[in-house]
Amino acid sequence: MSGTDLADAAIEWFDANARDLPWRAPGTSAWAVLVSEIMLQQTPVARVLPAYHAWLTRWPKPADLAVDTPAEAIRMWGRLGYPRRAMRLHECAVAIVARHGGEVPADLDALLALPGVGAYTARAVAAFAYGQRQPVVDTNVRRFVARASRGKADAGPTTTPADLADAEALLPVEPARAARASAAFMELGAVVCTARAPRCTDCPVVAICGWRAEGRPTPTGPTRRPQQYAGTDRQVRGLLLAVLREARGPVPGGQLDLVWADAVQRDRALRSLLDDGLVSPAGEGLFALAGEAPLPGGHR
DNA sequence: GATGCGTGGTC
DNA sequence: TGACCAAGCAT
Repeated sequence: MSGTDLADAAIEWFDANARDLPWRAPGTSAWAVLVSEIMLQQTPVARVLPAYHAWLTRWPKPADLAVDTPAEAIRMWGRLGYPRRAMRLHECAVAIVARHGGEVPADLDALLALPGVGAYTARAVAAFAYGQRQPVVDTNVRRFVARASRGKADAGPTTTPADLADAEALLPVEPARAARASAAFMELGAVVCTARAPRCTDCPVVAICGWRAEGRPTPTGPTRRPQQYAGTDRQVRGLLLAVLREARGPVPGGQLDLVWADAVQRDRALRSLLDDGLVSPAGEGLFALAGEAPLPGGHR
């Protein structure tokens, strides 16, 4: 079996079964692709959709966001989670204006140099926005390739250079078709070759699937311990940021004190938000989202 | 390489 | 019902 057999079958299936997602529409700008990819990092599609539309309506181009405040970006992020991504996206907009004339760069290294853009996101933009032949490897592709191509039960916990090489080996030569293959692999991993209950009866590559041939072995190695949330600093950060997000301007520290009883943990969480640059001191014991413009006439 | 980083949905 | 999950990145 050759790698392109997998790609050909995946693309044929994708052409007939792909979800109609807005960032896949022909003519979608590279900026819109970048926004979608950042939002989709660890956040489900269903929750991204409304935020994606709202974000691009307000900031259709990087330059539109670059002249607005980080605070507005954090506020517009809403409850997508991991709000550092909002700040990084704002930093991206500033960098794109400063370094690339307001156009999202097509060069992989230039993309990788943008804040919050890593191996996955950079290649996703290069492939999906610019039609380049790049291995686009996220958790779905890793799982699909590990199973279908290598017959393994699952992919490893983190993306390795070997994962990129494995994925690239499956890509058709022609760049636009390679990009489509990557989208097809992602889609298959997301909706058919899922982590928990793979729907092999609906899979277009079942006949040539290594995992199927091996009898669908179950994962054996150690799994990553599921992340705790309740009672963690993360939860406290979320509560603090929610107050600042919903306020119009700077908030007295005393108001933040109400969200969590443990002062030690609360202070640690607030300090980490300050360290991350998500929150700024606003004088007189006030705190605000980063770059928040002071209210006209002061805070009283 | 292991951790920290949000939030809400699912079974 | 609470463990587990959902298109990663930075450190």
